[in-house]
Amino acid sequence: MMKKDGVTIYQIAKEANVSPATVSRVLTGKTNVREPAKSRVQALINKYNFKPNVMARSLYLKQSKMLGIILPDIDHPFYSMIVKELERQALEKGYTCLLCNSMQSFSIEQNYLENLISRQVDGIVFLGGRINQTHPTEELVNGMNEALQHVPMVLVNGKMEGVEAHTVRTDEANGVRRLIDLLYNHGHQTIGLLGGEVGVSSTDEKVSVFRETMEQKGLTFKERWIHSSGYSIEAGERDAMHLIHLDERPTAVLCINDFVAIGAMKMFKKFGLKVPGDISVTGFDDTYLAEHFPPGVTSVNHNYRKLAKKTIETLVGLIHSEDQVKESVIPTYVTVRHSCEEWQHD
Amino acid sequence: MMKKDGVTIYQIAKEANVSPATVSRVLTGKTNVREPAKSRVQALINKYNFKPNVMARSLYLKQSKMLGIILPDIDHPFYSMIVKELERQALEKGYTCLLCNSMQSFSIEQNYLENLISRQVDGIVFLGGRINQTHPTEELVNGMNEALQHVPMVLVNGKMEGVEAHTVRTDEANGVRRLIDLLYNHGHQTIGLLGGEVGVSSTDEKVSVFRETMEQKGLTFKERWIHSSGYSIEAGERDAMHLIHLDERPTAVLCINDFVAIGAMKMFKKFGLKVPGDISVTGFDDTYLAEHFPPGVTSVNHNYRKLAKKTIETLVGLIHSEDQVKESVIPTYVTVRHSCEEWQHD
DNA sequence: CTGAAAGCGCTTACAG
DNA sequence: CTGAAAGCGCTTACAG
Repeated sequence: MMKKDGVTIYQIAKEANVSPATVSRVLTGKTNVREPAKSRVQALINKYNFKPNVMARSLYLKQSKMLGIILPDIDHPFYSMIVKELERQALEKGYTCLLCNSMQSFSIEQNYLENLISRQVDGIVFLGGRINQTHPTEELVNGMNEALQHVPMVLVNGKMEGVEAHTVRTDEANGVRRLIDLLYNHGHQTIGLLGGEVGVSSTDEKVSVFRETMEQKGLTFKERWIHSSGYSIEAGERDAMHLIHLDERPTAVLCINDFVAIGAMKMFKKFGLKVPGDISVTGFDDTYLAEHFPPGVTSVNHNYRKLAKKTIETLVGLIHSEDQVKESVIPTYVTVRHSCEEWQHD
Repeated sequence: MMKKDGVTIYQIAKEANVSPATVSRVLTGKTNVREPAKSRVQALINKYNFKPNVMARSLYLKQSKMLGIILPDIDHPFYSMIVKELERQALEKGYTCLLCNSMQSFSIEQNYLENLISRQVDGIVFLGGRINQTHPTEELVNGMNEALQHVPMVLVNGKMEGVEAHTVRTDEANGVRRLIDLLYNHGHQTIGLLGGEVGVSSTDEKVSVFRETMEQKGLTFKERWIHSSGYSIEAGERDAMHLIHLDERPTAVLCINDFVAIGAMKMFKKFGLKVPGDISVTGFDDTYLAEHFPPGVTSVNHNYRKLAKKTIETLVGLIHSEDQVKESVIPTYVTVRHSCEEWQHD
């Protein structure tokens, strides 16, 4: 079913009165081929619209020029933005990407991991899923280590205890600190943290940095002001609702991502709380939603292009057996919008 | 660089004291292998965590079990939603997907098309880009026809004059009619159409259905109420701005997609026009944004899962050389939200 | 049931 | 510069 026609280098060779090797040479362009023959071959290639079978080539060359990308959900703007940049960078270096949505399932994730290896991808970019488990199961760790025996891999914004993989991550901790700074400078003394999932490292890290920083600044916060029921807009609504029902509320909330921020803002509005008048809100990831959702959400940008560039560079370096730094950190920055403002003390 | 270890069927065979053919047989499971040998081989496979080289297998079998997906921009929720469903359906049938973002460039699109063929994908799903050009260049048409000689292809929500490809499309025309019905029943007599791009079939079709339907219903509309400057949120802002500056405005606008609707609503709001109080707005595609962007946007849903299912079924059917209907139409439906309401005549 | 052989479509040392 | 040969890692008729 691959090629209905099934033209090969051999047909071309025969018709051009040369050897298959010669056809191959004009195809790769690495060795010179003398003129009468060269044009004859080229003409036949055009005539048949011949496309060399890259699998056969890959088999011999032991490189497929394919990269696998494993992620939880392409629907999430955070991932679609990264994927686009990864693909762009990969293409520039001659690689084609296999996209694998694990749909939040560890078993699909594992299947994809093995599938990619069987398909001989030259390297894998791994995002989300198991590499963000604060306490991954042994099975998950083993699956990863087995994969690493077969293929170079770069983990993006994640890591695993007991797995010696290269990682590229954005400085989310600093993002959190900057956000708190910003709110602090706006006069906020009480801040909450909404969204995410306990046991997921990207949440756990943000929470612990949040605690530290609040303490350092001598700001008060209550455990009840930290509430994490997920990453979706609906989660933001739920977590905001929780806050609304407390006797004492913070004057500002950090949200784990832009979706949660949006959900929270919707719920605040529903209960008559103005954002930013009554409560300031920040997001995270700086997706296009942060820009466009009224009143515009202050958010932390991951420097997507830099992140993708470093990721692909590291992976391709590993593919070429070059030494690469074990962990690269990409700076983040805060994009300020209208969802937070000065807090007027009573 | 493919496998650092490079364990093959031959090593396993030697160590298990059987022929490579026998190893292959336990791998594929199609032929029975007698017991002492079978377990020995299986044990070795586990020991080495051996993964058969699918490229080699594909080379012999002449099927790669890979599908290519070509689309303009995965960042757009419309595409990411479709891709997710396509991938799900493909996976169910044992296919892995190669994702190709053309980034709105015809030349990248063409490169990908050829790349996918070289990589021996068993089939291609084509979305957006050239198949939505109302008047594609000859070059674009030829590129498509040449590709079709090599590989089965299904076009989603598009087609090309002079290209005999199978298509699956959603009933966008009916979506437009339903939207107009809805507004009409709400008492709107004057309706505009915002967003899109002249020369792109998905726009051109909507515009012409819009004209027809308005005429049929005896509704007035002015050419100046149709304004198309793109598909982005910014385009929605621009097109709304255009409307705002006219002396006479319609009481409702259809927007080409949810992004445009969002941009338009932002701009209306900025100029003190309430949605839906002063002007009703509808979107298209029913992405999650339509649900969550206040006040909630009435939009047309493409039945994404059905669309993806039919697409993959058709493509896989073609791969198996089965006859398939040339054009499948998936019904659309309107999801009603708060962005349109009764029009109060003065 | 199982092994030896051929073949999938390429590319590259190896000799000329 | 160019051809014959070997090999990439599999799978499946073909004989036993």
